[in-house]
Amino acid sequence: MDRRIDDLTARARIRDAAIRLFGERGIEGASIRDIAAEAGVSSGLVRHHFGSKEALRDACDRYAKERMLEVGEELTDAGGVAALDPATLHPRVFPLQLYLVRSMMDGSETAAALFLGAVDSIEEWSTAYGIHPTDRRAYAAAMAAIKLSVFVFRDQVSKALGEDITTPAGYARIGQGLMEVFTIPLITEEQAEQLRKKSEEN
Amino acid sequence: MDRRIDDLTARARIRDAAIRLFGERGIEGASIRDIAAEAGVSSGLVRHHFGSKEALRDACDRYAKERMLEVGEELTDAGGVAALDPATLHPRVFPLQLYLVRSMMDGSETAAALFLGAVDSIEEWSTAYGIHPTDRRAYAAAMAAIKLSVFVFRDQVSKALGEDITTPAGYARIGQGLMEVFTIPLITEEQAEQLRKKSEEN
DNA sequence: CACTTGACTACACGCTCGTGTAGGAGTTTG
DNA sequence: CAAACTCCTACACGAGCGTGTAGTCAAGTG
Repeated sequence: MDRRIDDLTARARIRDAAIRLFGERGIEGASIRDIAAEAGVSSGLVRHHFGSKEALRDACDRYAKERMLEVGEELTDAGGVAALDPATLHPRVFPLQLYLVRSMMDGSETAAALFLGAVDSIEEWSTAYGIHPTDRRAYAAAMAAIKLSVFVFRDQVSKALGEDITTPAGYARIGQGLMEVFTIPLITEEQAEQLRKKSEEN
Repeated sequence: MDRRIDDLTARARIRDAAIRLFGERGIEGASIRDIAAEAGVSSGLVRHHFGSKEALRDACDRYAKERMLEVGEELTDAGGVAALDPATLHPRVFPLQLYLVRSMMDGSETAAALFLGAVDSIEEWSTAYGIHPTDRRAYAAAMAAIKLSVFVFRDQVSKALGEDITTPAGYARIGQGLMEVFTIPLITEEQAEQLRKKSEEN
């Protein structure tokens, strides 16, 4: 899109640096001065282009959302269950996911809307797929949270695996672990029913 | 333990206030002055009792870890799969979980050790339970991350459910949603095998 | 009584933050 | 040519932060 010969405009570089640093350190943890230094410009230019830190975050939110929805369309075009294959989730979406999760935890409306959208589509998908949970909404919400969990705990998961999950190989590995959580039934329907009844007693 | 007639010592009140505010707003988001105000003391007293913000966090880490391990023993004593029942996870551990997750994301060694311990015990448990994932370590790491995910996204999940999951009722609901993720096999073993092969091609 | 000790407060420090302002350099436009 | 506009930098301001210091007050101890 905006890609020039081999470099980006200063505005795009600031936005990319912001997404990277916000995603790594959190919104509070990354200062405008840090972002400016990362992008190789003065801190005043950040303000010139985006007005304020909050406005910069909004711009990052919109950009990340746009890109993620693009990828989402690519994946649904590629067809159904294959979307769960970690190898098809290109490493290029990792910084975006990381940023959106951080922004969401920081109270972003845009990111929260993305989460709700994900819950909605999981709900619809599970219906079409022929799954019948007791509480479909709760099921969908749990699934949505689960999909993001590895991004939040990437340091801990990487340490547990002895392998950096920000690399394609590591991400594929934890992605497969996630897949098997969805594949292997942990308890039988009868046991689940028992637990359900027991919790209703209280 | 330290419980007096109806109040706590100033030190305990500071520690409880820190766990609450750190958990709600994150470590950076809660200042020593905020914590002091929440505990009803001067900011100097926080320093007097704990020395520094980092030391205060360490004290909170150790305290929360201790309490969580206590609860963990209670649950394993109560027996196996019942530990997954949300109704047995008392609301009193919610603030502790919230705090530990925040502290973990902020790079706490103690909290990270708790995560690794969780992965280890899930790994052992899955072996004893007769589950055979392709990559047991990755499976266990994914499970550990999943268990914590609803704490991270509690605001988003609450919004999606239209129900506050910090309440026992709401927590039971999302807990059941999580349980059904573990119960309903999403894809067959054959499909999983196909995906596995496809990702190995790249 | 004099002295010490621990809980506690008030206040000031240096730092970093987001933000505001003034202005320079290069291009476009009348 | 000059005015205007955009991109960009340098620098200062006030606020909030963690931290340091000095001192008050009450309880215990010889």
